[in-house]
Amino acid sequence: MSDVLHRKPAPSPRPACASAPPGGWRGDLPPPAGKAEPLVRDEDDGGVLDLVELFFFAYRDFVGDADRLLETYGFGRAHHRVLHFVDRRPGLSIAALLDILRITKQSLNRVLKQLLDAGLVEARAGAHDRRQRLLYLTPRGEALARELATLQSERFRRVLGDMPPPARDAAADFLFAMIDADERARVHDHLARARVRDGLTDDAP
Amino acid sequence: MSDVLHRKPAPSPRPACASAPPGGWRGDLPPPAGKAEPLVRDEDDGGVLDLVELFFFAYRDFVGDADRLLETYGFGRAHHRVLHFVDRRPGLSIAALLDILRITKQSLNRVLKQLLDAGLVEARAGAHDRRQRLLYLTPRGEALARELATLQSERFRRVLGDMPPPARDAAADFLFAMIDADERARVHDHLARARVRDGLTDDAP
DNA sequence: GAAATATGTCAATATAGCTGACATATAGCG
DNA sequence: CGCTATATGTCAGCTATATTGACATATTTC
Repeated sequence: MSDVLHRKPAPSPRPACASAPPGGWRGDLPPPAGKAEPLVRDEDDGGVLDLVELFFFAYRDFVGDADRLLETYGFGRAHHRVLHFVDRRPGLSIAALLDILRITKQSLNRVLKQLLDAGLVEARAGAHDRRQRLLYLTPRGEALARELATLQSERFRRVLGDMPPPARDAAADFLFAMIDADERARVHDHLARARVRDGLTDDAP
Repeated sequence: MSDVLHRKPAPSPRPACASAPPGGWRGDLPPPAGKAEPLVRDEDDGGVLDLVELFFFAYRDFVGDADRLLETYGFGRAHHRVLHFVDRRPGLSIAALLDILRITKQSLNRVLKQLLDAGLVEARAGAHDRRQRLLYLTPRGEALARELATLQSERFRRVLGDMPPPARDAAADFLFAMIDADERARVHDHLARARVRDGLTDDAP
């Protein structure tokens, strides 16, 4: 079994605990009700539930880095997402962004207006279709987007030990498989469009 | 490189797109400003940024399942988290739960009160320390918690092909490593306490 | 008995999302 | 050309989740 799940708390049986009284998270457990004994309650859900929780904690910390930085700018997660995706795909249309974020245009507009006002994002009318407002980051927007991206990229780099291709692939495959089956094609498409910008095409390596 | 990232859109180059006009997410790209040429803008951030986005999409869909079910009960994510952690560690104290969730007691109380009123959660005074209110799920609470857990467990099972130990371990190790270093001991401790309930101890396999 | 702890509660505020309704500009088509 | 569809913006109001700060109560601990 995995080290994560079975290694005893190691040298320091009691983790250094910042805000709580000695003892990590507080104890509990003594079964109270008139219940028989729910040991081994549900088949083998236990092991998989660990993964469920690890995913929860991992994501919380993953976005936490960026959250802290954004706070200093007076922005939130919603702003981050816009910055991120416009950075990844400059010239993104409003509709495309809404498709990615899966929020309503009203929700997007509040956030987007703040970013436009702050001079981090620019909107230009589309060349072919002048109804469209295509989004681009300003230099200042790019700076912030890159700072945020660096924070999150570094976490991945640390975890996958500077990313030997096999490790990177395994993580990518795992995360990709966690996406809804009927969403994967769209995500794939999105990544392809983003990759083009970085000069990493299938055809031209 | 990973299939996820490099395989061409396969048989159907254009994914079936539900709510958007033909073409998956809309196109964009033609660089507009007087910028020189930002091709290959930042070192090799591209590949890692894919992971960042995959994590975002994966988590979104991961919680989406539960969100939809909760809606039918008139509850939200906050309720889910309480149900989940109380299910995992019956007899959890308020302070312990706050430590896990990292929210304020005021936030918790709104949600918790609704769950108590709905008869999904019960609070009993602690045996040793009667100031504590130890939390337990009622049978109905357990039923909902298990229904939610099943949804999310099944996604993991699907992804890791019914979990051969090595695959499960790899995923667990990856997710665990994504957690803040100074949080890992606490998470480890939490998992240990949760596992005890399932009768899966280090000493007694 | 005093101080610390565990918890609850009132009030105000912020963020991020939602629905519904309506306005405007442009594209595309017959 | 005019009609219709599309892309977007906007007003108004509502919800869920979180925050801070202040204060109340019960119980434990020293």
